Amino acid sequence: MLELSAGLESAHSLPIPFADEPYNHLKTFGEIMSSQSLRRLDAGQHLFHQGDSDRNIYKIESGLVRLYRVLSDGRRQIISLRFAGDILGFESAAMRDCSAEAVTSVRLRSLDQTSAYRRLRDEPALAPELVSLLSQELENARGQIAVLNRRSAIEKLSAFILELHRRQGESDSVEIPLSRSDIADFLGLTIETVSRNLTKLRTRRIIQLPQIHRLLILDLDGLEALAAGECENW
Amino acid sequence: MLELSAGLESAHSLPIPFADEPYNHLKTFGEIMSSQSLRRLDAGQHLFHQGDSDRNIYKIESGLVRLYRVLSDGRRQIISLRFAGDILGFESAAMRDCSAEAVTSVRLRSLDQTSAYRRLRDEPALAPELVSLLSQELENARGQIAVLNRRSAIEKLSAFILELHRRQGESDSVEIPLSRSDIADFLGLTIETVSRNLTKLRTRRIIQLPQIHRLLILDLDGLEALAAGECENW
DNA sequence: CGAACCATTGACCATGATCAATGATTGTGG
DNA sequence: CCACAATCATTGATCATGGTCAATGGTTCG
Repeated sequence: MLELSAGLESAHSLPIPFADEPYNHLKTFGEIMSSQSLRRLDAGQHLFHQGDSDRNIYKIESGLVRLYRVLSDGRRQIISLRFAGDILGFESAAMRDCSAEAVTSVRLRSLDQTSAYRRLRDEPALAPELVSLLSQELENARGQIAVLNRRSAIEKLSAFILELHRRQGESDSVEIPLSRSDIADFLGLTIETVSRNLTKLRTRRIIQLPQIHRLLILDLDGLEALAAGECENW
Repeated sequence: MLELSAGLESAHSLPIPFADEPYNHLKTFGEIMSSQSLRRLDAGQHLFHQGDSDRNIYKIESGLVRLYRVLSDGRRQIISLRFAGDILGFESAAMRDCSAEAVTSVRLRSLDQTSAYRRLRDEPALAPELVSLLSQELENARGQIAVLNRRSAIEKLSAFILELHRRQGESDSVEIPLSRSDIADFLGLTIETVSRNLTKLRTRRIIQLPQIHRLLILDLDGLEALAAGECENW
């Protein structure tokens, strides 16, 4: 089994049964993941690095994780942001194709793929959920491709804010747990362009920026129009 | 798919979760697909459309398929190109998140997902291959994200040519089964920029263009240097 | 042969990158 | 607790890349 931090949470986690035992009490992967012991990472710590042979599946209980690649010229491309509730790392490959790093402090659970496959063998009905998890990541990546290409900075940024808004329960007050540099590397822009366009949104009364990592949406419709590229005269 | 995949080729190998079990007698997913009946599509015909509830898995025996989305402003983004030998459409979702269209005439086989899952229930050992197939599409999409962002037109185009080169068995003569418009929509450029940069490659003696859909690589090293962004003075 | 479509080339322009300076925020040691 | 350094964010000036508009050339197919 894994060497996970033996916090008080692990006292509540289920013992790992023998492979031949039935798992009737655990019907979904989500439940199986939730029964694993909790681990804690500080901001900046890595779950795994690009090229690692790490074979774990992770479920984020709280916090934010970025998946990124470093290009040959040294620039960083953030491939995906993973929020609380997301599962990541299910892809089967000899090596990790990107690095995973905690953006904020993160609580997560992990399960090694071998155990996952063993459970799948015993409970084939889990397969559709497994496929669904990977499909969601694929859909996520494809959406990112569509956003990155041929969209203006203001469209990218508006769409990004709306995504944060959505993932934080539609509250008008949106927390931005990322630095400007993270946003830039995610959207394929520079920090200057991110900053300039945030200012633009601010002066047009679309948003307010009470704190650097906190944002207030003043005009949701306007923001959505911008994200959809419906505003020409900007 | 394009750029970083070179160092991650081995990442596509199948995991072997139960090393103690005899694996050899088990059918692979590829074999199951190959036993399905052959279908033929002309260029321009669709396998499925974005929004369809189609639930088939496809294996391309010959030809080229493009997966694309149409953005809200009407522009097309090609998400992925699928070549002979590739399997596609495994993602589980209520609706297709993109359209799949034959670029050339295509021979393919299909299998509905329900049958696939039934197959998987009988042979749970197929699961790793299934996961691997989806993982490859995910890796592909992530590579595309890395290429699209913050790379110059000449880098994108060089990487694209090298990818075609690689997928066609490293021959110096590369067939380009796509129109300039397809290349543009795939790389996130305009047809004019594609054309101009092809001309640039031609005048610098990196390639020749004997026919519109045929290309000859004269200087492979130079092309690779360009794809890696190692040339400043262009 | 002409029509339709695709590709190439040119002129011009807009968006966002780069370079540079200043402000704001955070962290550290005296 | 303050002072200083370091990091991060904002703003400005300039420039280059690639998009847009437009004209021409080439290919294919009836």
